[in-house]
Amino acid sequence: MFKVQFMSIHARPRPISHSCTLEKTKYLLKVSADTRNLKLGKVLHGQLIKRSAESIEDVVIQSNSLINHYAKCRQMSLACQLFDRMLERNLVSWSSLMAGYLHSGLSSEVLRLFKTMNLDGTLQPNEYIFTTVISSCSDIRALEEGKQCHCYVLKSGLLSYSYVKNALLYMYSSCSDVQGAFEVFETVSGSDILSYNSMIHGLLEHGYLNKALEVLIKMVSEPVVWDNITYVTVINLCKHLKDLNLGLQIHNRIFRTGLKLDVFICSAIIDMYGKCGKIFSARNVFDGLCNHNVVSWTAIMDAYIQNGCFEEAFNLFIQMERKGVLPNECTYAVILNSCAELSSLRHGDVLNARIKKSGLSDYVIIGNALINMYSKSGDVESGHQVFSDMTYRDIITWNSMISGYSHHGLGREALEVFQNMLAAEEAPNYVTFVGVLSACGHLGLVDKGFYYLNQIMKGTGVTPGVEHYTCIVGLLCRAGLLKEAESFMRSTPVKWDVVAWRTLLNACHIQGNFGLGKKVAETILELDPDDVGTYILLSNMYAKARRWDGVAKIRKLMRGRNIKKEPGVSWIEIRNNIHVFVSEDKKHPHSSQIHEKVSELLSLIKPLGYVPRIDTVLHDVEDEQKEEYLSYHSEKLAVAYGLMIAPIGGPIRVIKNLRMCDDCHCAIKLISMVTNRKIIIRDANRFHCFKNGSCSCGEYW
DNA sequence: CTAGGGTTAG
Repeated sequence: MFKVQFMSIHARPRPISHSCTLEKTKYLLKVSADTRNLKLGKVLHGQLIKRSAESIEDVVIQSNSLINHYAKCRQMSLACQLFDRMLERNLVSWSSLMAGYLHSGLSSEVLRLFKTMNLDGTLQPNEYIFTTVISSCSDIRALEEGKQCHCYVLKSGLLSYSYVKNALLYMYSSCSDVQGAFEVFETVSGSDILSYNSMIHGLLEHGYLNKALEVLIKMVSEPVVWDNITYVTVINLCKHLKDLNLGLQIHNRIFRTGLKLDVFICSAIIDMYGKCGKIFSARNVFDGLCNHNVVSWTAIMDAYIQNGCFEEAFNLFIQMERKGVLPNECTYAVILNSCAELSSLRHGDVLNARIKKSGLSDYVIIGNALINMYSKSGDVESGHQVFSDMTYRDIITWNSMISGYSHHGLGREALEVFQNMLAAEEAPNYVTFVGVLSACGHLGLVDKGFYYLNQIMKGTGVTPGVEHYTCIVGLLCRAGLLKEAESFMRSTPVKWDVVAWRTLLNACHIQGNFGLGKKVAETILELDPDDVGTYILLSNMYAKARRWDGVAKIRKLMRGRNIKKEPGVSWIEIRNNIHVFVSEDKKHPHSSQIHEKVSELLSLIKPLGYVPRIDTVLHDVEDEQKEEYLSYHSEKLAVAYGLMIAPIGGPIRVIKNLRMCDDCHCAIKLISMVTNRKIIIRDANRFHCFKNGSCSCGEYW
């Protein structure tokens, strides 16, 4: 009440009555510091100058109060001036100034001050000084200096202060020294809730999920009271573990303890439910929160996107803007992801323009999201443009560019980016090598692939996993070395999955190795007796070998297990609309014209050598009808529609949910030639860029 | 008169 009265009466600088004692001034300076009220502090400062202090000690305390005030108000030059003019300083003078620098983002200045103070030698650092200095080390990731502080702390016996212990723990964890953090955590007695929060958060951040879970279990057995931050951290752990059960238990615990949900906790819960596939639970939490901020909006959008509801995410984006909440860099990254999933180049371009206008382009996550969006929308060149323009890059940037090029079959470009990455001294990781090895596959560079696997990967300390070995299988297959691929699989001690075996099976199909294919298919069906892809490939293989009895057998098997081929769906974005085509469906308003267009295109390419692959049609119908079924494949419909109404001359971009079939691949190659158009198709596996009668995949996919 | 931990992206 006193504060309010004072501020309303003395809003502008003027002498304060003598009844305002020194004690009161000191108290008010603390208030002005804590409320960041620069003006009030300046008034008090003026007051103090006019008054002579009783003792040297009083002068020091007054100056400290002022330094603290200016430091809290981020007026570091004023704070520093006062500090420099002091004839005598105590530990509070130093620590107030240091804390100011730390919070103003000038941590290196804190370390410099600490050195100066130690050189002087008259003052021994106390727990306050260490807490601030160690926090500064965390801030600028100065592990070496942090370790030195640790030694110093051990000598001075100040580790018993929880502030110091937790600062050290946090320092090790932010400097990625999880071992060091764990040592502090376990060897120093007395863990409070902050120790647990920092420890779990640190382990989580560096991917030690099981270790984090262990600490959580230990924390549950201790009589510590959880706070809001504990809940945020633990919910995050559930998200990373994808452990919905644990998440539900934590959510329950919040209800039981009657904790007030803040926007931090809600955002974390929304995110956790979203990543665990519980979109309705996520929505409930979102709706129950009254003070939404940009983070909670972004979390709910992402939850929808994670669950394939892209349109709802776009709607939420519009709603958020209507409420006057400005999107930030994460919001754009999330929405760009949605564009990437849909291959919505047009929406992505519009967003990019808005990002440029709002000045968010320099965020690494924005650049990364744009590279991803452009690559997945079939415009890897624009992705590379973004990449080139980026001032700061991280591991995700490099990986996105490498795998972007790789998916487009541009192996040479992918490897070039990888070389530049090494030259830029960015350490490659697990994901990097998946892109690199698949690039070798596209180029058919068998020796180079093995060189990367055996030499470069070992050199960088990345342990190869099944994804890398699968790339090697693909590489051998592509080079026609099926036997070698098979023996590689049988001799490499790794848990091969269906994806790996299907790579080999697909090669058997493409290269007509019926015997091996049958064997491989058996292996896959032992792993997963319902693998649709295998049945389809197997049936296609029988058809290719003209073994109609085999085709019939497979169909019977599929019927018996009630396995249905997922319908092929393709879509194309024209202007602002997305047009969806499902194989054999005639629901599109222009259905008959589109079918006419397909027939027209097919009759144009037949003289050029197109022969309908009726042998691959699974239906029990006459040949003529089989040909008709082929012409109703969703990608043919989408391409035809694109040629009918998309802007003349530009590329046609189509997205398909499954892999392209042989027949469509063959037909669209020739269509690209007769229409003189670039046709880019993103299928479940990769991109096919058709131009002048050939495809970027080099006839192998 | 001085000190610590959290949410949305890949």
